[in-house]
Order: sequence, then C-alpha cells, then structure tokens
Amino acid sequence: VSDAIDEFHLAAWRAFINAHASVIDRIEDELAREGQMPLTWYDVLVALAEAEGGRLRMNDLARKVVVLSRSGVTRLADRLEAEGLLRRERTATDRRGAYAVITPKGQEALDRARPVYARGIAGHFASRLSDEEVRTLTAALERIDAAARGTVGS
Amino acid sequence: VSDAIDEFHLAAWRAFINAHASVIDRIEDELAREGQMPLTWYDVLVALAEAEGGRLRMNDLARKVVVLSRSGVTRLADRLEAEGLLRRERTATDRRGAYAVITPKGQEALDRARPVYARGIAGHFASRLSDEEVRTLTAALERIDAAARGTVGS
DNA sequence: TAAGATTGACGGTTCAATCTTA
DNA sequence: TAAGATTGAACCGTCAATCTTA
Repeated sequence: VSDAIDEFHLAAWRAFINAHASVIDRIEDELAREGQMPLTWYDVLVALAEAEGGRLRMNDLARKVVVLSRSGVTRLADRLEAEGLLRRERTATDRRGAYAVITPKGQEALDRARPVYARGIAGHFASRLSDEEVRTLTAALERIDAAARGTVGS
Repeated sequence: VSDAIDEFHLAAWRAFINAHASVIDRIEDELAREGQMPLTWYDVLVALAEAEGGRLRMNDLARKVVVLSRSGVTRLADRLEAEGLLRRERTATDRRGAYAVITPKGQEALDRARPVYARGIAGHFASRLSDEEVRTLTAALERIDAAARGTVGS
C-alpha cells in the first residue's frame, strides 16, 4: 500500500470531510429549529424501530450505532429512557444482558422527526446528485465502509 | 424540493454517514497508536502551515476548520499553545484581532503526523477507489459542500 | 454600536474501573 | 475468568454572555 497521497486523491478526501461536516451541520440545525430530536437520538431510535419487535440488546444496538461508543450508547439510552422514548427490559435467559425497546412515545417522536430529517437529506444531499452519481457513491462508499469496518489490527 | 426519500437515495446517504464514521475512527486509532496528534489538532495546524507566514487570524482559522466552532477553535488553540505547537500574536494595526502562528515545534509535530495520516487516507479511502470514482466523488461532494455551506436561512 | 476573541457554565462523550451474572 | 452493561472522572465542544478595541 502506497503511503503517499497526491492532490488528486487529497481533493477527494477533503471534499468528503467537508461535505459531511457542512451537511450534518445543516440538518442538525433544521431539526433543532423545528423542535425535533438530534441525530444521535434519531440513530438509536431508528435502529430499534427497524429491529424485530422494536428491541435490541444494548451490545447489538451499540454495534449498529456507528457514531457512538458502547458507553456512549448507555448514556444516551439513559436520557431516552428518562424522556420515555425507550425502556430497558431484562431478559430471563441471560440476566446480564439488557434489551432496549422503543416505546410508543418513542415511535411517535421518531415519526415526527423523520420527515424533517428526510427533507434535509433530500435537500442537502440527494437533490444535488444525478442518478449516476448516486449509484457510484453508494457502491464506492459501501466498499470503503466495509473495508474500514473489517480491518481489526494495525 | 421533494421531501420524500426513497431507498435508492437513502442507501447512498447511509453509506456516506457510515463510511465517514468508520474511516475517521480507523485513522484516529492509527494516529493514537503511533503517538501522533488527533485529527482536530492536525486540522488546525495544517490550516496554519498552508497560510502565508504560517499565521491566520483566529476568525479566519475558525472559518477554515469546518469541524469546530469559533469558540471550539479558541479552546483548541489554548491547548496547542500550552503544548508549544502554536503561539498567539497580537497585531499593532488592529489590537482586537489575534493571530495564531504555528511554531517550529508545531511544524515538526505536523511533519511527524502527516505520513501517518496520509497512510490512513491512502489505505482506507484512496486505495479503494478507481480514478473514475475519485473524479465523480470529488465533483459531487464539492458541489454538495458548496450548496450546504451557502444556504443561510431555513 | 459593532467586530474580534475569550470565558463560564453546561451538556455530551470517552476511558478505565466496576458491578453483576454466566 | 469472561461477557454484558454501567458508572465516576476527565475531557472536549458549544452557547450565551462578556471583555476589549475600532
């Protein structure tokens, strides 16, 4: 693996970093302005909503929510539980493990946030791309993600 | 602007978010493991190193470092100054403004971090992309960044 | 009054240590 | 001893208020 990086590739990297920062900023602003939950809350709740029975072990939840660490998820789950958007359930079979379960109130809050988030994705991201670009981006970025996620040591 | 978002575009969005999170994580890990500075430090120092005379007004510096707020940059500059990697200079012409200037020690630390960072970008990002994909990504993401950065209200 | 920059208080995230059950 | 999860302490970043000079 070559360790030099030329202008051609550096420009792509910088565009990647900068586009991410500015788009996320915009969407976060719009969510706040419309009184909706921040993105991290959304990420946790949507992971639960998409899971069987709206429930996931804390460990699995943490693995799905890429932007947070394990203890970060614990902390956020505390806040969501305090807001009544999520509840914890202990299982009988393995009493170490805890499930996080989305509540009806959590589902409602998620449903309110979803269109605002969707509008942000559409307006700041999707609408700026041709279909061909979307195909290329998806393939390339999924490949990058899989490779980076897969690497363990070094 | 349509506010619905279909699976086709959602997949691209998720790939974008996940690839960013996992690649940044990897690179941050590698920097730490090799005893180099974290990315935010790097971003600030490289912005200075690329500027005329290695100096920039705090305000301009904050505008260049997309991933931090104005006061975030002040805070980080405090830490970098404490480490001797950067110093502040007050100017005679406008005594409100402060310049941040990279020090020789800062330049050296930057030079040590640069190849590690470059290797990370190459290994986890650039090497996974064809030249055609790099061209498409750069064009698309620069467009997205410019549009998101440009939008002011709503 | 406004611009440049900093600060105090606060909220969120992480690391390492800890607790509990397997 | 290990796995699942949580917690205490420290660190980082942001917002709103503030300080200083124009």
